[in-house]
Amino acid sequence: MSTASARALEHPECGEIRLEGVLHALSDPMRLRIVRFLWQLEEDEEAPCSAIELAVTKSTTTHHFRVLREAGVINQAYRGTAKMNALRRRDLDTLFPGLLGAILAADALQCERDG
Amino acid sequence: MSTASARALEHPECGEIRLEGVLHALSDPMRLRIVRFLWQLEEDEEAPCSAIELAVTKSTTTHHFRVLREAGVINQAYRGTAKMNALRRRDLDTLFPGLLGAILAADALQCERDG
DNA sequence: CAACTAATACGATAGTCTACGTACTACGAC
DNA sequence: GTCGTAGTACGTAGACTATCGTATTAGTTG
Repeated sequence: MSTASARALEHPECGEIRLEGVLHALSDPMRLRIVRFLWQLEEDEEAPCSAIELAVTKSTTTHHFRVLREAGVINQAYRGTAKMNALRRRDLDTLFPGLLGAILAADALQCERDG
Repeated sequence: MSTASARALEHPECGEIRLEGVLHALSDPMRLRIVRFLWQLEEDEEAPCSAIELAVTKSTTTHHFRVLREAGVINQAYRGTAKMNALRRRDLDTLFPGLLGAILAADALQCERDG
């Protein structure tokens, strides 16, 4: 069997993405931070899990990335030894126009206030 | 002691409302439904808990309304034997401009798709 | 006061969530 | 093949969640 297919990752199709799931995925500070990081990258730009500093262990990090992927918020793919992550901007903006932007704008405002 | 003050309800001040908390409150289908209902009322219009049909017991309903109130999403006040609920539109729109609208627009789209 | 209604409080339960540590796998470089 | 790096799997502990049923409180109406 091919090594690539053995490491395939399950992603929800657009039709399977639920608003409640997206909101739940984004309702955790750590995951919101991950999304904030990915958001400020260029469209379609990817980052490995290790690019974001989170004050938790690797297994916890894996967990949060998985929650985001299963909610349909991010896309994950193996690239050699790394696992690259990217926001599913186009999918989300098609399903829920303006939603991600509004949430991240709100997040930016809150971060400012928190100083 | 006065009967009115004995039935006072705790609400977070604007400065205490957290984006994560709001998103979490809205990440439950039942609570999203409550907010959808309140959203289509006039500005500042109130509705009793019983105005919204939820397929759960009263105590569960109480729980969900409380989660919304504690997250800062709704305002609750006693009016005689009823407890009236209203969206905190102005507060939320000041804190997070456009957020509530974007989420409810997304919800409306999803409801349409679900048929 | 008694009866009725709207909603809360309490206590229980089953399930989920976050976090951890340890052991493991996949890949690339040597 | 061996080593290092990146990330997964698994099991677990502790906190929180959703739900229920029952008992209770506050207010209205008779």
